[in-house]
Amino acid sequence: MDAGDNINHFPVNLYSASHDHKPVNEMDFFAERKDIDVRDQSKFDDDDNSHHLHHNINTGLHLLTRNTIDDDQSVPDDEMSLNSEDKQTKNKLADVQVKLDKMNTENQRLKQVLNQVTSNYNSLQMHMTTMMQQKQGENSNEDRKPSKEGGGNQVMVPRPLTDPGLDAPATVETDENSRSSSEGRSRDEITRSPTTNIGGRDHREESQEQVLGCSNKVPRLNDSKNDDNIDQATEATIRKARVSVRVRSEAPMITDGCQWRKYGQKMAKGSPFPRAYYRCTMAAGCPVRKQVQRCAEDRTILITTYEGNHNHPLPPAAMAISSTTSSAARMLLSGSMPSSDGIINSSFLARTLLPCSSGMATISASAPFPTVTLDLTQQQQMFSGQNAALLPQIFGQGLYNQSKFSGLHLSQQSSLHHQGPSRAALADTVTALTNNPNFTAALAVAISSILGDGGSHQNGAVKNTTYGDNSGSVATRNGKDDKSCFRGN
DNA sequence: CGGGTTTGACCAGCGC
DNA sequence: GCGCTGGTCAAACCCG
Repeated sequence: MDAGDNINHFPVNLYSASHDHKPVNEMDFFAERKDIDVRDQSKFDDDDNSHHLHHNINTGLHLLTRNTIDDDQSVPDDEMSLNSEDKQTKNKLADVQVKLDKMNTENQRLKQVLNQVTSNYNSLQMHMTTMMQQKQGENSNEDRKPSKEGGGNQVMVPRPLTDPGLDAPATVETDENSRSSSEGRSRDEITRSPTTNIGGRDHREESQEQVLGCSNKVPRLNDSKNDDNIDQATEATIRKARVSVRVRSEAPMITDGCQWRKYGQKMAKGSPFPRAYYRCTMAAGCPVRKQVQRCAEDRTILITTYEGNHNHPLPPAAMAISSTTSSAARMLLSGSMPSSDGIINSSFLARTLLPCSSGMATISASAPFPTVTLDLTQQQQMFSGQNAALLPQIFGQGLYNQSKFSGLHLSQQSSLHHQGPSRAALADTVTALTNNPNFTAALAVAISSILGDGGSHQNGAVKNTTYGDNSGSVATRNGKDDKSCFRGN
């Protein structure tokens, strides 16, 4: 399933701007505006959104006016009442006219919002395309350079988190002698017999990785099978791309709907807190892994990094996560490349696509793997400052709702907080945005992460992990390898 | 007893 | 070549 498919079925919840914070879903919200037919989502799926909206508004007003007149016909027709009713009818018509004017005005504003978003998105795409072309140009130049070892012409991509498939051609070589890389492959290939399935890795996984083109080497661009190789490289990059989510949580791990098994823990450089390694156990051989680590600067921030694509059906809550890596990778591939400092702050992207998310996403191409980082700590603060009790509702209520509506959760609180567009404009903007699978994927992670925040009270599949941040639990370095120096209390 | 966790050890990549 | 670091393995251990 394509990432966009998952995300596009992400349920929608909008919140009323009323002060009672009564939650209303998008359907209800638009139902209030009876003139707008929101049940036909296709009307919001294309670039003619504003046109359809305009049409619906006018149609609704027409019906409203007609109904008003129909109602009037049931009134007794004596002279006095007629005059009175005429006045009432005139008043109603005047009201309708006012409403019409308001709606037309709002419609115009919606159009402007839509146009702005579309324009920004297009410009962003052009920008990314241009940069990607530059990047490809640089890569093709580098690819022609002989390898540092003097071996074959290998094009290296960042070392994958998981090993390449056993049978997959890990290296595309032009020289028979250039085998240093292949020979240097991990002992996993030697020790990982078909019967060795501890940790959920078996030949099925290897086969899957092979099918997915998960070699850690990217074929040369000037290869005769260039297109296929590019596709493989793309797939490999997609598979290796990571999505990192920063959330403020005291819970040892966020609950994301998947089942995880811890397979390792070690100290990471520069952080007093250990990094825990998990792999998905919802299906045998599922290649998805995640790393959980506390932020060195702020121990209340939990950093969860996902990598890989699930090979099995997922519960709704996990759907967003599952599709995020590939979507994130596609987002990266569609425009990311190392900048001068190696980091592209995609606040521009975020601002372009959703004003409320400004500064939330960061795309890093300098990391070993392309990584999309979503910093939700500020969003959490924002919500907690306004109405913390709403948070789980905002992000959680619709997650299991198999509404046919696609889109993303968006809190009216946030729009108010940011003095953003009205809820109508937001709703339209959201609808437009949700048609962008890349963005929705990134946001889906954010949403799912927040949903899972406070996992201590949710049904996390992984039991509480003892973290080094517990007082007195920090073990000392011992042995020749100091990587796993944390013991349970 | 089965499944998950812990943790010392091993390996690969990378920089110097 | 060596040391550092990240990622993973797998035996021992824990727990329901």
